[in-house]
Amino acid sequence: MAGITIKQIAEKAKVSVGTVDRVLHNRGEVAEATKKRILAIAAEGNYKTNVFARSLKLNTSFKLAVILPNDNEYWQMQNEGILNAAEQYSSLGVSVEFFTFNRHDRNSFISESFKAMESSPQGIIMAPLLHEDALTICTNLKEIGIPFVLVDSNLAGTKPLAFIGQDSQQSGFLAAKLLNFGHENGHKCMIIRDTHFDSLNKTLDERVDGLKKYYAANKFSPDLIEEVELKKTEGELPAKLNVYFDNNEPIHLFVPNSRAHEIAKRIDIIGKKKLCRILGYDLIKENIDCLNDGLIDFIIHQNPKIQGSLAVEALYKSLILNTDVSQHQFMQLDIITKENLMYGL
Amino acid sequence: MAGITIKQIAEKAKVSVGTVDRVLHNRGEVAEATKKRILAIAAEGNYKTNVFARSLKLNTSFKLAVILPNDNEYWQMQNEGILNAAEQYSSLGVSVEFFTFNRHDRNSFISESFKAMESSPQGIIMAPLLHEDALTICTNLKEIGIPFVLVDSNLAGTKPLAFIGQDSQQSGFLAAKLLNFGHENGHKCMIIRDTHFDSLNKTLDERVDGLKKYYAANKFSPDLIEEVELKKTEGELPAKLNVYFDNNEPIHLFVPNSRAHEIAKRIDIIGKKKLCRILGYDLIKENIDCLNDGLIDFIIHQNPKIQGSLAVEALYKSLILNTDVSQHQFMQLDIITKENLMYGL
DNA sequence: TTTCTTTCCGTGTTCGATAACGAAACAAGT
DNA sequence: ACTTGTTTCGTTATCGAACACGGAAAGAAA
Repeated sequence: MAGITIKQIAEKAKVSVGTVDRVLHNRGEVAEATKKRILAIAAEGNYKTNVFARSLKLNTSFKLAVILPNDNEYWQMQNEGILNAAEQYSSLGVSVEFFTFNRHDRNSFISESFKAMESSPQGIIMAPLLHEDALTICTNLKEIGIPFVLVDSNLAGTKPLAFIGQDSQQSGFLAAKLLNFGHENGHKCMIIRDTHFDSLNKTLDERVDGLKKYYAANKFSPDLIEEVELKKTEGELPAKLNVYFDNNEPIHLFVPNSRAHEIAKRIDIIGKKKLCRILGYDLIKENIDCLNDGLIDFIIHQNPKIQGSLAVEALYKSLILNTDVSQHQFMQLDIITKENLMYGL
Repeated sequence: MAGITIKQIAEKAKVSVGTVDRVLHNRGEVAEATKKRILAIAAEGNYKTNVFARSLKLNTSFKLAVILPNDNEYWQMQNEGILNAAEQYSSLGVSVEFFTFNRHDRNSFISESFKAMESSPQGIIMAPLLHEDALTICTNLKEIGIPFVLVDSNLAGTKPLAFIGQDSQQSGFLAAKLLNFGHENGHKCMIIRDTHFDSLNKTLDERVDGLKKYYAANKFSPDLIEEVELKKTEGELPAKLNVYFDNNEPIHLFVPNSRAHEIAKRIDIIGKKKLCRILGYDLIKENIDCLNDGLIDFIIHQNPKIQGSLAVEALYKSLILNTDVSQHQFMQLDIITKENLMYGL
């Protein structure tokens, strides 16, 4: 049942374990005839290398470098998810080092990436938010042979060990469905953006695209969709929005980043929540509070713990267990409401 | 960084590894003074037992017995999820054996359980659908010291290593929310049951309870809720339902088991889908098709792969890594619509 | 003092894989 | 015959933990 060991192979083939080992590792210095004999016996006995013995001997310690931003709770959760997963594997020799970059500063990303590479880790987990720079880093990684996993958004043209993230466009499509549930001919929808803060974030564009695609697919009038800029001024709402509220016209709000709570709270203050459905992203604390208070209707979420697990697991599988990993791992589009909130983490 | 080893502890404490080992395993025969000294050094050096060495020496092979039904696609997915997870750990010596029982036959459950126990596995995964019988089995398992994980539904009074499943009542609560989304004063809702087939299934009752609780919590009239029995006759709809349809009255349908597709298809045939929202459970193939065709609006789901992983992982952690596992692991209440269907598995 | 228990602790082997090191056998060149 | 090189293979120590076994030391009983 369990598979033959090297020593048993050696006995059967009447050679020493050294010879068997040389054959199994293609280290040469073995006569062709005995090599064949050994391989045959190994195959017949269903030889599998004993991970425990191997790892013990090699005294493996796997250092993973994590290159992520950490400038809001969303990314903090991602970081924690990875740390969490890594700790699970700590007894198997896995450790992580975080290289946190500022996503509004290319130099920061580049320098952190190089720091990560110089620490010569066995694997890298990276969020390629700055596409062009990430691209050069990734080709670099390919050359020096460090496997890397991309999280959150993918990078066409690179061949990561795995990509783990959401289908952003589909998430926007889903958002449109939820906002328009029960409205056969579509409903007025306002997209709230923050182009300054999110200037480089391709993911948000994809989400918005998805929403628009839903309207198109259902033959809703494109005029139903408007985009407005979130005012930075504390508590103030976009002017266009106030026009609707002043006329008591119902309207739905789509906030493609994690800051739906800001809008929701402002609307609550002026008592206009009844007029709108609000959908946002990411189950951060402020959004959770708003869900609980009924100020936000839906949050689309991806479980950062699972994402972290998958990322670490992908590297673990590849590095320690030496097995294949699937290259595209799309995270579930979690729909979170007040009612399933408590089990969403 | 990596923890101290036994040998290093021995050197520091000026004793032999044997003594250190006796201390760490509480095997006695060590003077109190040296014991304290050793423990102090171990703690200071952050000693962690090397899983590789430990497992190598103990030459552990972990056989897990799985006691589940397999009479529909839902359970099939559960079985697959567990098999899948077990295969992940196969290189660590984990193997599984399935003991499939017929959930309408107590003797089948009992005999399979005994077969499982007689195979003397290191751990057991069980769905305690037949509560009373499962209870006696579990107390039995406690006595002979085989750790067990319960999936799907819990069993009060037993102390499983872990329970992994959904909060059924909360899922009904969530269902009510989704069905009534946009209806401020609540909406007519029909609960479709199949008391013959589901006679023993406590989970379904809890789901229905949850739905009713939502109506109560929102001060909706309890008269809005009705229960009907699903006609076994092919294609026929419950009479009460037809009354509503004949009058073109809108009504929502709550199907607490995995057979929402049956109802949905019958309603589609008579062309009355526009009159109702339909919510069901479990992402089995027929339900997936109905979601895709717009015949079902929502499916509440739990990821069977994740559930399988968690179950196997709980045993793995406890048996191999020797770490603690959390006793209640509630699965997420996944809301599945046509739009996030593709990433729900 | 001798003998016998306890109490305490060290030694040595084992698990399976890995790889450095060196031994044996043989051919070829001087 | 003697050196040198090449190919092929065996020996052995090592990783860290687990545990059986035996032995030393200290005290108790004779």
